[in-house]
Amino acid sequence: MTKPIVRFAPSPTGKLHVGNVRTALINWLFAKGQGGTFVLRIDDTDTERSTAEYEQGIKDDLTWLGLVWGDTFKQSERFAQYDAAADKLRDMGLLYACYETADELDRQRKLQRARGKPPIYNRAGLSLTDEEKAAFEAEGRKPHWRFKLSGERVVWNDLVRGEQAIETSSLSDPVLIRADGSYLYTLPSCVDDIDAKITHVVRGEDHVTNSGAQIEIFQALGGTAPIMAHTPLLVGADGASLSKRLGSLGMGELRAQGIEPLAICSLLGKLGTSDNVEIRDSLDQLADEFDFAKIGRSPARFDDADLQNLNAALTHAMPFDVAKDRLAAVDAKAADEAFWMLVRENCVTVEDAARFVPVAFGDITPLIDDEDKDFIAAAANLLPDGDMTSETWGAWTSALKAETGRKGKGLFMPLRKALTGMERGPSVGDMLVLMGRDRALARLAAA
RNA sequence: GCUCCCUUCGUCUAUCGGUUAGGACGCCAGGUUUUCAACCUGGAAAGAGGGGUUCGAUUCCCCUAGGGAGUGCCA
Repeated sequence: MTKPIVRFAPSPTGKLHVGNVRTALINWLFAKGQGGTFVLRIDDTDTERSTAEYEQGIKDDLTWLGLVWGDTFKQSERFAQYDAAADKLRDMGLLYACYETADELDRQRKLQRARGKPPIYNRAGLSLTDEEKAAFEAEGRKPHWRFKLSGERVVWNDLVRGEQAIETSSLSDPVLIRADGSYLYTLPSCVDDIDAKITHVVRGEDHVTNSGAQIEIFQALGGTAPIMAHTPLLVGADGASLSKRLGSLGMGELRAQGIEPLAICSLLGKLGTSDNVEIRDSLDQLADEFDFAKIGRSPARFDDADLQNLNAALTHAMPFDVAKDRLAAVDAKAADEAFWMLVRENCVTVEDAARFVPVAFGDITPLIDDEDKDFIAAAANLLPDGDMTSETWGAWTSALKAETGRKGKGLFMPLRKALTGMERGPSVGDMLVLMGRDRALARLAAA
């Protein structure tokens, strides 16, 4: 197999969300696994809605995720090529002018639908005489341009859907150029794919009918259509479309929550596949394991809770040198190896460690129930003198047990609550060493 | 409305006519840590419904139901 060249083609009209990222990731993993190239194409033909900020945001998100691209370009810099392709299609009689307004087309569709017929364009533009066209122009109408579909059955072997067939007779001829002269994405995408020698188009299954039309455009332009792969879309945890939750699932939000890129990639790279969804060591490992054959054909549910669990698993095993800078950013005192190794297994994110900083190095409000007051007072009296060491806890609690007769949870939970102000957290004995005798005594004295 | 795709534990899935229907995540329980978490072990948990075909259907066919997508001068 020759080295694949794939592309991820976002529009800079919004932020990257999990659905986008999954498509980007799958492209990236496939290219990486095959030693190919991942191209980032910015689909900014819509100059009205595209912004430099969104473009930069997309690049920042991809970089953060580790999805580095081998090449990148913008469609807005290639209008000359699109014009040439359009001319070629016009010369071939495959691109024809239409003069209906958007309202008129809308009415036609509603009428067809009302009669139980599929809303397909009637190709009126195809039979317009020069006089009729001139009359429209005289009215001040500008034409939009449609590609003439063959009416044949387009077939391809989809890498995830298998043999795929689209009856182009059941499709409207796609509009390639708007009345204002601007391009829709359909033609530029084909032109770019040909020029960039894209070997595989990998995208969501919402594009399958587009692919049917685009394959004919590829052929009309004298190229061969790339190999196609259409992945099922992601749906929300409730089984409904993911779109309504997109706002809260942007990469920016996830990043702000402290979610690790590898947690996101592990989930999105495995969800909907026959591999187990669990944390992988690296993107390279995900790439090694990637195979289109493992991707199922039904929509997979994206659940934020799964992401949290994966992130927790990653955090629990994270070495100090990996977490160090992030800890320092949260709190200078948190960037302490002994502290991190102690608290990490109680953290879902690195930033969670901040919760335990006051316990070890600052002030907390002890939790002491009324019925435990005498017990805590006794504990204060028995707290060994001198430095708190790894031996202290065992000696202290043994003495307390002998003195009070308490054991198990009844012995330890009141101490945990008094010393840390929490019912859950790292090993209290180890935390005792970090907090030191003075803090411990002060907290116990609150009884 | 019309077209296409899909339907196995709660979730992601394995099974390519004959299996005690397997695994993972989650959940529950036990163990361990003289405490929580983590960790280890164990457990509960599934073929949407109805017709066929067949000696035999989760597996093949049809219908119904449910879900997803498309049906744009969006991408």
